[in-house]
Amino acid sequence: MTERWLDETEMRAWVAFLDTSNLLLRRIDQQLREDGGLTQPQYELLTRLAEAPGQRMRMAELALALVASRSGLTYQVSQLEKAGLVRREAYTGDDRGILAVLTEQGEQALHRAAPGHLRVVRENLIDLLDRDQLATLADTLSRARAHLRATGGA
Amino acid sequence: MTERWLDETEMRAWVAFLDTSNLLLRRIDQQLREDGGLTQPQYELLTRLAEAPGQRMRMAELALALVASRSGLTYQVSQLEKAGLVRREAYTGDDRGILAVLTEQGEQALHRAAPGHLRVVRENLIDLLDRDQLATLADTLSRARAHLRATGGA
DNA sequence: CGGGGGTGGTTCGAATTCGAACTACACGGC
DNA sequence: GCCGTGTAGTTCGAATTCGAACCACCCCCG
Repeated sequence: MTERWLDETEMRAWVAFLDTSNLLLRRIDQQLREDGGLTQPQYELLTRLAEAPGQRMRMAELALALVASRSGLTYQVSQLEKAGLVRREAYTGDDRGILAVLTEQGEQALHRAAPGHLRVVRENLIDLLDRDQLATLADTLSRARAHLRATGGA
Repeated sequence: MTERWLDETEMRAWVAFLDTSNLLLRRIDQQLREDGGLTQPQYELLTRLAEAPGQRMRMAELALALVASRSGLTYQVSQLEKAGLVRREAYTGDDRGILAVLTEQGEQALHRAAPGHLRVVRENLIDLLDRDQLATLADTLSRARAHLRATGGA
């Protein structure tokens, strides 16, 4: 496999993936900024916290989930802390650990931004597909994610 | 549709898309940096030029294709020009126009970087899917892209 | 208990990106 | 021909991101 090019279908899939990813992330970011003063990375961060037990996560764990560097996460959490949407808390049991905690205000901000965000995701991706296509998309990309995660720290 | 949340499958598809996109772009960037001194955005830029007739494109057109801002493109083209991989050329017929042209060196850089890049794309996405899944992925994401492009300048 | 290697988080400087403002040129109507 | 509106590309300052260096702390092994 040391030199195989991509055939017609493979190329179409890959380029479509790349373009859609670029376009959709940009569109989401635009919408969030206009609509609630959040950026796409910030929205994703808040979402992960909201889904976590106790609405809190270790910094390192959060960085991993967001596919961001530790230093990048430090910056964003600081921004969100200034805005009052996130709070830092000591982690009991390891004095090095810091928990990022979603505040009441953060939850509200998420609640305000969610409908518009969802609308964009639906209009430009989800609602364009039927159930079979949706299931295939979920399966295939979950497999890709698993592979990427598994070979990440190798 | 003013408040519909995502069901199980929809959520799985969307989160997998987001994660895979983040992970894959990061992995590609790592590989390209180690392997040839290019970044992922630079590789994509050179690829678009290589595929264009005459290996050249108008700046505005290129920015649109890459889903980047015009100022961002100015920066990257300048970087690549310093490195000798791209050259700027006047556009005959509109004195405002500038063409970005792939140089011989740029073509060689692309040629050197391509095998490693392809390997990453295959290992983490393409080769994980069978022909049907691949075709579905291409179809669905092409449709999403078309929708995003169509509603872009609305 | 006392290092030594490893992990968690931050700080720092460099690179990249964006949008707004700006300059130069194009095009249509008067 | 000349002006007003619009487009192409660049410049500028601000925001975001990364990796490397750093400090504090954890855990294991002798």
